[in-house]
Amino acid sequence: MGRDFTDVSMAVVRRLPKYHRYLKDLLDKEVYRISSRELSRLIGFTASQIRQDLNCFGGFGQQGYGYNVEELYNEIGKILGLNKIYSTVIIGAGNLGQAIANYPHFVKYGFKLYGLFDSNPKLIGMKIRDINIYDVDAIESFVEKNQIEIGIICTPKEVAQDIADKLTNAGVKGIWNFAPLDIKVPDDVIVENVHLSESLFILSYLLHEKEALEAAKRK
Amino acid sequence: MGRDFTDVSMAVVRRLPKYHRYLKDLLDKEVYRISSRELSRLIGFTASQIRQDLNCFGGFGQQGYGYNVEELYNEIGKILGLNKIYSTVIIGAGNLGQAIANYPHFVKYGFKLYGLFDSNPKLIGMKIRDINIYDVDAIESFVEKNQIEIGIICTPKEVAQDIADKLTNAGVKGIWNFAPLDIKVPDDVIVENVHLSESLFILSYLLHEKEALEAAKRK
DNA sequence: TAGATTGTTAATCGATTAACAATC
DNA sequence: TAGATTGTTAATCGATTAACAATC
Repeated sequence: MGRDFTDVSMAVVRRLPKYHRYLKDLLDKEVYRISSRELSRLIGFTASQIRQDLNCFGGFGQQGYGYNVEELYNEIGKILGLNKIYSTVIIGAGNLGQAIANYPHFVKYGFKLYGLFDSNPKLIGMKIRDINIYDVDAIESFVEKNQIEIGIICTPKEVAQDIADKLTNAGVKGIWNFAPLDIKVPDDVIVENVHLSESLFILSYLLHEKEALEAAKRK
Repeated sequence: MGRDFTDVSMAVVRRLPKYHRYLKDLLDKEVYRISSRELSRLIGFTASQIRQDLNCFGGFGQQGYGYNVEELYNEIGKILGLNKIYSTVIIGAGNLGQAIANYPHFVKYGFKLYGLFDSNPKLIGMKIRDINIYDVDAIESFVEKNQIEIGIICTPKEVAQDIADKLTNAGVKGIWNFAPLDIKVPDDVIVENVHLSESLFILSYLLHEKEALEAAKRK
């Protein structure tokens, strides 16, 4: 059980969550059947790409009919590993750490938060959604004892690599990193980055470019 | 002035912030000169790709020498529009909105925050870094009066499209969207999304896939 | 000058799109 | 059965990598 999709390209994988989201929206609207053509109109990928993408994981559709929305939603959820529960900790209990702890999607899709960690004495001992904020020095023993699988780094840049080292030493399998740097980890640990500033800079680039274009046109 | 880079592919553009970040690190370490080969080793792109990317915007290097780190850093900053000041507002003054308001990179690279907006009476009237939290009903007039260019959406999914409509009606040129949906805006407005759950789901996928692979190997 | 390294063209690789036979 | 739409192969497009002449 659990097929091996190692041959699927990351380009395809990065589109999966979007399919999952749109299928959920359709279900909420009580749409139970959809063709690649209709889905294409909603989601903005070509119908051809949608069929190619889905076929990487199996034949979920039916000729002449299309796709069963509920089935496809559930299958993609399984492929994404959302049927499992992952044990997590958040390091850095400031605004960002708290935002994630309270993020509805985070709670809803099987990510169980066991604790938050911070170095600020004012935060240590507090609770977020009934979950304790512990002293950051306790990370390693806590992760080992509770068999934490995912560490979420919401600390400043300066301490992020040190935290990553502690997390991987203690046995986490994956890191969700919000600090603006590329952390180094052993080969068997998976890192997924959210680089907020990169996203912001791209917005800045596009705005700046558009202005330049309009200025050029005005002449 | 301000050259036209419309022919540059988004694949290249999305790498620019990473160059910018690594060049900053080099400058901080007082490295003033670097070849594409050395940069390749640090950043993980091929040397060939680095030279191709940079040449989309001009010949910043010098044969036999490499690139001047400071010059290249400044040039990429300009290309990204970081030499300008953008006027911004944040809608949704919860943890996420506050996290962004306090994000060092945000403040440092020319994004000036004029106000936060929320519907929660407990938050309205408070201040974050000396910046007021206003009633969300005041958005449109505030954006018009202060000529706000960027709106940052940190609200729940349910109200995000409505907020986006108000922002674009009032004249913002770009939206940085953190709500987990694809908002619809007029053609001339630029949207950059940060879909946290998509990032998290990809981490989940990769962990799940790795487990399946290891389980298969054990047999 | 000799060595190093860019800028740039050409070759390769991978991802997207088009087309259509299979089939519900 | 006829119509619709998938699954899948083949064609196209774009992005990455390799190679090397230009030149500092």
